[in-house]
Amino acid sequence: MKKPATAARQLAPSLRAIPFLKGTTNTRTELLTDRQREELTRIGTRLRLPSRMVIYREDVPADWVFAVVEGAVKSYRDLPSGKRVVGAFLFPKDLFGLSENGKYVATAQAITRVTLYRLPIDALTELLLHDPGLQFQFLAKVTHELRDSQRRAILINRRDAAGRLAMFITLMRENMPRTPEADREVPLPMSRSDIANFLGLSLESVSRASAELERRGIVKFESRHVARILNPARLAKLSAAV
Amino acid sequence: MKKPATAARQLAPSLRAIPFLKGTTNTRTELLTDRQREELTRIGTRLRLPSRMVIYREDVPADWVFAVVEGAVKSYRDLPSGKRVVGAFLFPKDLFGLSENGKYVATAQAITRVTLYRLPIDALTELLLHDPGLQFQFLAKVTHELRDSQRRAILINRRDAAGRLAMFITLMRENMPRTPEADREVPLPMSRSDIANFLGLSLESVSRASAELERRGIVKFESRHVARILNPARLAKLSAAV
DNA sequence: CGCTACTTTGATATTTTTCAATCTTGGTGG
DNA sequence: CCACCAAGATTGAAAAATATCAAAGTAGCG
Repeated sequence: MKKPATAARQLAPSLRAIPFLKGTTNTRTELLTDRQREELTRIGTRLRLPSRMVIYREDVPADWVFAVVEGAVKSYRDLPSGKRVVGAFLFPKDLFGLSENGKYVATAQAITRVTLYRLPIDALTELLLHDPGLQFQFLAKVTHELRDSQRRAILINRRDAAGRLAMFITLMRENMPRTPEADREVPLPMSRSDIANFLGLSLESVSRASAELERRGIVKFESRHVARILNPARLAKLSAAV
Repeated sequence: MKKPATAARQLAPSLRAIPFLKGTTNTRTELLTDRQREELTRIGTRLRLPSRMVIYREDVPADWVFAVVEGAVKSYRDLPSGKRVVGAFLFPKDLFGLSENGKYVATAQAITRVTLYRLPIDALTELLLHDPGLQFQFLAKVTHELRDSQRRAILINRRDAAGRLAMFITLMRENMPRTPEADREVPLPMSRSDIANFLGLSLESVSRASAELERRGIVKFESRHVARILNPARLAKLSAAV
């Protein structure tokens, strides 16, 4: 079996997480081997979707699981009151679309233009049952997301808006592939409103928290979708779980 | 192979969750076959621990995964400020102790006297890699917990204390094995303080919310650890994600 | 270049937190 | 068996923070 070319490999689905077992680093690492990525490529379809496209809606039959290759996705639920709760933002190497009782539990929508891998749930199930090593990596990935979700619960427990936003920026920086030259630039592809719905704050509070972070010289919002970290130490201190 | 006696079966580890795939019911079901439960019994040790016993601490090497057989456990993190965030309450057929980088990410403590199954992580890994069907059920369980965790995020997003508490009671009722005769009695083995740390409220707010629920004739707290639902319809309405 | 969606800013109202004191309850020992 | 003790729970009043309502300001896109 030939090793896929670099270009092809970048377009194949992949998963990234902090593994269960002790490793040398504390960072997220690629979980899949080239072989496993090829297997997934075989059963899946690559899609390119424009910004704002709804990928699936809550409560519809869940026939596919998705892996993000490029771009950003949000997963949310609209409540009867009209409020929207953003449950997660998904970035490259994230998995989404896990179902409950055969139905999606949230709506997924593209924030930017995205490239996805769409995996039919039946074929994926089959594949996982025949490749325990691959399944183990899926287990690691879902476990990682569970911990992330619990971390977010801690985040939301804070009642100071500026602290929550600081924590959010820190989270986003960790999620993004870290490019050395842009180490202090954190892309925030989502809207302020999305951030508010994720943090459990009002849109206005997020705006005021942004102003406060700038006033204190911690972060500068270079544009709506790019935050530059001016003072990493103070950001870390403010982000630290209080 | 002989089928284990009923008594023995009740003491074996088991997992319960809402499966991925479409089923007839929307309720949690036993995921493991008797055969799989026997396999787990073989590698694990059953433990009985008294109330308040710390099962493991945050940041220590994670050598075991635990399954609750009987009783209740809380998982929490203590923050530098002295605040405590309860990440989850665990009940029979729940799994806990999944690690990150070989370390536990929270502290687990018995709320009541508990019976646990302690599974060595190495032997479990080995077993899962050799039994893809069993691993698939673990994947289902972790996925279920991920969804639960996200549901809780929605819960916490509400800012009305009474609504949060109502939602909490509803959650607890769903988690508990439903006994027909005590359908309206919801055991709350944890302290008010634990509930506050789970809901992201102050202890006092939980107390006031309890008083409000009683005043409105929705719930009666028969003792500190038992809530009786007087008006299920109004509880459901109040619990409904606003 | 102008429209539209998104964001910021201001003033008020609502809610929870905080601080403090009191009350209950379950367990212990005389 | 009762009284006492300590941990947990409740209640009250004041302070702090965010939500809400309203209006004005920006920026990106066609």
